[in-house]
Amino acid sequence: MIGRQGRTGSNPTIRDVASRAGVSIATVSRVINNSPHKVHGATRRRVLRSVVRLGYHPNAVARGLRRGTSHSIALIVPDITNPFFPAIARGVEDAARRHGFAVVLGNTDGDPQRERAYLDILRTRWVDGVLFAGVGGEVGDLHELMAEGVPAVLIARDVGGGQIDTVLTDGFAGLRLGTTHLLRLGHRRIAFLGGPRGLPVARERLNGYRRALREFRLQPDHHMIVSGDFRVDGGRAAMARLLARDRPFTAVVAANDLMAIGAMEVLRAAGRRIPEDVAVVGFDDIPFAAFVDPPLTTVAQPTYRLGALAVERLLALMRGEVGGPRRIVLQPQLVVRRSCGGDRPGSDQRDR
Amino acid sequence: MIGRQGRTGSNPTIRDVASRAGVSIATVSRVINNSPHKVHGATRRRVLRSVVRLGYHPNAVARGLRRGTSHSIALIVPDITNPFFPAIARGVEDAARRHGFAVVLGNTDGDPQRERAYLDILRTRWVDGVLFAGVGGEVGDLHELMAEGVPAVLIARDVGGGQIDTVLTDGFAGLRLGTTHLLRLGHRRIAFLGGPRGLPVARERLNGYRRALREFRLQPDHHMIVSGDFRVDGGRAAMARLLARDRPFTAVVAANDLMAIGAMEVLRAAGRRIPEDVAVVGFDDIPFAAFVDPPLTTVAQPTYRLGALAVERLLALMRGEVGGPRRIVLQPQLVVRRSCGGDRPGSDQRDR
DNA sequence: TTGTACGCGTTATCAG
DNA sequence: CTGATAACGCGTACAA
Repeated sequence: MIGRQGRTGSNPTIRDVASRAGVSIATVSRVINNSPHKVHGATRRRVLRSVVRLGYHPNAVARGLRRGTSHSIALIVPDITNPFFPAIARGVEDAARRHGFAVVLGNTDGDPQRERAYLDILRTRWVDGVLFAGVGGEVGDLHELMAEGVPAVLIARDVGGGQIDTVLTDGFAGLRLGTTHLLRLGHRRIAFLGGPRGLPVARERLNGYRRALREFRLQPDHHMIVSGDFRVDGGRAAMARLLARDRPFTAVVAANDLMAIGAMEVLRAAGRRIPEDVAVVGFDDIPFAAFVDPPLTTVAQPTYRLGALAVERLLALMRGEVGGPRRIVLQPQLVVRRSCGGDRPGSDQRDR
Repeated sequence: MIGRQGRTGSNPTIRDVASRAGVSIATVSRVINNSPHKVHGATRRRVLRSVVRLGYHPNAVARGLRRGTSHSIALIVPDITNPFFPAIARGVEDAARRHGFAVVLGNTDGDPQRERAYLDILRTRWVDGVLFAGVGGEVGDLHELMAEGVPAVLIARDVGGGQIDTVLTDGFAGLRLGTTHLLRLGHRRIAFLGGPRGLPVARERLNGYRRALREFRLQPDHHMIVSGDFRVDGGRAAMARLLARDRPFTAVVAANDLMAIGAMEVLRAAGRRIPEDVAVVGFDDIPFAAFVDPPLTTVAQPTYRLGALAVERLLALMRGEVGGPRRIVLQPQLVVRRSCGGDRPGSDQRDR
């Protein structure tokens, strides 16, 4: 506890302020909270003076005990090291601070046990609400939390059911956008690197890809669709399998950036130049995608806003505003990184 | 406050547990804290039973008020979005959780005002200690904190004076290592992209570069030394200036990865191939460096350990162990990314 | 071995 | 308008 063990002595308390100002602690409390209760102007000034004199800061812990609110929220992510999450964390922290809330960070590695451990900590009243970013399929505990009336919001993760407030990016629109981009450039044989089969978000993205093709009167060819695990390794493996199938393609759209990066690696190793021979488009907004060479065209998620909006929604929930939208869907945006010559059409419409 | 506004009613308190077990709250307290105070086995079991029955979790806020410790620490970073910090944050969080501490995250953007605002929040007893990662030159507030007896540790930032506990990587050794690597490969004309002039860490790294040269009986040529700002843009600008000077060089060592990335961009734009024409070595361990193409050879900081060690030191400080080392210096390591042909000698010792 | 009662620093309620 | 005072939930001397 800051200042507690300082040899300067404990922080001044409301009592110190009161006695120094020659008033009761009740009056001091009213002043520092500018309560609606009327306080004489002169008295108020006297109080404020001794507040600054003593460098008084109300003790948040005591206040929390009394008011039943700690003015802090938790942000639970699988792994802050995963480049997708820092931007979310930043959005969350900025918004929270604007409202005077502190943010407690937790990493779960997607481990349900770790997740549960966190929930227990939170239950002991550390925080007023919880934000779960990219939490795994395990929603049992979440529902438990909801049942207890804990305000919670999911970020960038769809668990369906509509029971829990969620803020996410439209994955369907995103992949439709990316695929359409390639189609407009003239590509006709476009492969798809998808996420894990069962996952709702993966399914949704696949559907976006399919829709784009159909809008161009093309039949999705299931031989050109492989699934991975949303990670670089998965991208490598998926691309390797795709190449093994020996189906010609002039472009690839990946369900996320990390897979796109892995795929590009394998493509280059196989002697195919990017983007001259194969154009690649990813999904997600992870900052380092900008540094990848050749530049990766990406459908960017408004990651920062995702975090900020989640906080707004969470605060609304905490205020008891149950009326709001339970589901906020943001639109992604196509980002063609440094158009240094690349990404141009498969020169001509080769096949077809 | 979790559970407070739940319609399920408030969380059970120590009183509920006590009455259900037919004992006093003191006994319950002793059991759940397994205090040295003797408690009859049977009584203990009865208490524990009602604890699980009621799903009791001690209220951390009340406990904090009583004990004078919140069991949480703050991690203040300039910007969690900067890829250098997530790994630190992860190390911090893991270590903290192992000890039952929560981590409160804060971004300052290096703005002294924001920094000060945080300190005020912390002063209100949110946290038991503070970790400052990469904080700017402004140390005034820090000393103020120290004076108040707040446990604080600096991560990856040297403010000198030895007044504040610090955990950092040996930048001198790092750049000496990277430069020596190039020298061993046969390079003799090695340029240096440094950090901001005044900064202690920048100076230190420059000295490492110089030392390596001298150890090879080479005079550092100040025409080959340019300074930037530790960011990608700075790397671009610095490299542009270097090229303008028209001094031949076969290798570049950058004071950090971001600058190295910017430099490589400009080099390629200037038609120089990497690493065939110019070898590049960076300093820092930011994950995406691994994805840069061509692969960037790097002197890696043990970022995760930096965070973990800082927590250990902080906890020691909180326990009042003033005796420990005030300055922990970790050694960096040379990481030659995927040796895909590159990074080889300037073929022969061209000049000299 | 167990229980009673006080205080941690605030806020809120009720008298004055 | 101001001031006592009772909680908030817990840990711990002190008493039994």
